[in-house]
Amino acid sequence: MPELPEVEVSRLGISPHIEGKLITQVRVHDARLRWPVPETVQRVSGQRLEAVTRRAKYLLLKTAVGTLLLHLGMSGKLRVVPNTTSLKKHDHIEIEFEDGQVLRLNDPRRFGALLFCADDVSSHELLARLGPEPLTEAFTADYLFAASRGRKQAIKTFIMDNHVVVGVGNIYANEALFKAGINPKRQAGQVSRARYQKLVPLIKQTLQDAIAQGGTTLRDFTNVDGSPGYFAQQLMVYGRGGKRCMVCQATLKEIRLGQRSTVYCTRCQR
DNA sequence: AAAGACACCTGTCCGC
DNA sequence: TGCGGACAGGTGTCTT
Repeated sequence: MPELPEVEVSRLGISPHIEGKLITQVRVHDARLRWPVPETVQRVSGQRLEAVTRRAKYLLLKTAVGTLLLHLGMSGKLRVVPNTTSLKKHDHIEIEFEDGQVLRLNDPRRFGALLFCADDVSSHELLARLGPEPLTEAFTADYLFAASRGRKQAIKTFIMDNHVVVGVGNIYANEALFKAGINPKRQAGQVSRARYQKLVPLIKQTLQDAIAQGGTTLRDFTNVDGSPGYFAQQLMVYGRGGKRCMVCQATLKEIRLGQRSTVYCTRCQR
């Protein structure tokens, strides 16, 4: 479900309801996520939620005693509801606040995660080696060009590598490469500086547009308030294999790169 | 070190 | 209508 825009939309959706509030209880209904939810998550009970931030696709819920790391995996969804709302299938976690509102994590496929970190969260093993945030000034064409030198992997898998840059998932990698006119199979190390100068702003723009549209709704993604995201209407290639290119009318090609479905226009993308 | 395959799950959709 | 198989937004881990 979530790429960076969907995670950010989720963050923006939940934070006004829970930031600054006292956590009264953490209820673990089903600890079977990507890793078993540890007992240490209980340490935030009685703590004030100081901030809800994001690093890559991890949501960070900060308290004075430590930080919860929350990942949505492929199918995780967050909602804030009154504690009288009945539980649904695959509701794994509830974090209850002083005003009776509850943050619920629902995750059918269980690739999501909830962990607790008592120390500096940025040096947590899951976060320490991540690349820059795509929407910050640290992510530049010069950086990406330099990082790509000598790399033989396809540019699509390269920009989806979290050690290179975080938050570019399968949808937006397909979309950004289409807009930049770059063939996703092209070796990262043989893409010119000029083309990275085109690509990097398009990655940023694609992600920002998707956030502004409330994310991409495919299948079942909805935002925290239950509304869908509208970015799906703007997808140029993702999910459109075999259909016409919206620019040149050629038939879009669908292949697999790194076991991920990859759609591109053989005429527009070289 | 880098690149690729695999694993972890459930739900949905498609073809027969 | 049922059944098998393929596929789905991610990413840590293992194997080449």
